[in-house]
Amino acid sequence: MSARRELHDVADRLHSIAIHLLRRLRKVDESSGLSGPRLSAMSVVVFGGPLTITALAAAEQVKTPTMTRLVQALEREGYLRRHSDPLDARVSRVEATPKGHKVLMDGRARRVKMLAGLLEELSPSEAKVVRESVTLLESIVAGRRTVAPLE
Amino acid sequence: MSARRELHDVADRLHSIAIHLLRRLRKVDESSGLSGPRLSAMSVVVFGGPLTITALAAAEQVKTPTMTRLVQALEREGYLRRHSDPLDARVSRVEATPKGHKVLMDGRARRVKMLAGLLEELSPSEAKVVRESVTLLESIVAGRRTVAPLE
DNA sequence: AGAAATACTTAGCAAGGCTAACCTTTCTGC
DNA sequence: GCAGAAAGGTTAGCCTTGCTAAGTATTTCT
Repeated sequence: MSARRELHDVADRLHSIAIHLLRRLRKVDESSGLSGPRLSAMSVVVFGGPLTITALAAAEQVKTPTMTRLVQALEREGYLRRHSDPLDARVSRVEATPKGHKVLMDGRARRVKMLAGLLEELSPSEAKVVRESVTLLESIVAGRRTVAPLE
Repeated sequence: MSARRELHDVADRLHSIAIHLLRRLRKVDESSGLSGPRLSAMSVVVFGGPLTITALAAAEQVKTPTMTRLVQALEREGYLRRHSDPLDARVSRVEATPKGHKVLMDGRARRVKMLAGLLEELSPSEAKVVRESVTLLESIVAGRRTVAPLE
């Protein structure tokens, strides 16, 4: 098999893995009581500190009206709260409440637990291979390298 | 770091990778002209042969009314067609048209190309590590290997 | 001071998820 | 062989989450 063809094959299978993985994760997320978009937004707020609606929308790759509504819902349910910026009355900063912090951590723990359960099926040497490749994948997927060809 | 802790760490990062990967894939899918749910349903129809609405709904893990609507839209746009079963007048079998087949294959090629583009950044030895781990991940994530890849 | 830019909200639309309720058709048990 | 249950689909109607367009309030720039 040519190197070119081999790459294509790996990409194909990686694609399949990602899809199956995400399906499983979605199922786990359901038990948190928060929808995907809400959980995801909460995650940014919890780990990204207090931030504005606009910044949050950008981080989540949605438009501001969408984020306004998400934040309103999450605020209504007590997962986060807002306080206006004393220096700029236009912006409102969003921050997680203890309840919001907890729901996110619990959900995250569930997801990680599920994945860890799957990884437990590997032998120590296999686990080592996966660990190494995770580092590599991390760098190319999350990294700021040039985005896809896609013409 | 304990083996237990290490496992947790890898799971956590794998989770993050899956999310980032999904986001990128969604972007690529947009250019096919079909939304995620429609593309996904098309994939099942193309690879799973003619099948009923109920079976399709089950494969896609949605309820039948949802699938009815998706199929109606896809039929309206010429990506698939239905013909009633001569043996059971209740069911209607769904099948991809050539146009539907093509749009799916093109979309699939785009996704794989995007992933392959990312993987190209790896050195040959790194690629080898990833390739090996893909095989491992595949076996633990996909579980039953009966269903077609790429749903 | 007045114009432009920024931060956010409101209003209204579409897609895609759901449940409940409804046909039709098929199967089952008597 | 027929009444009623079960199964396959559809329709109706609700909710969430995306979007754009348009509006308000505040800040910044000239």
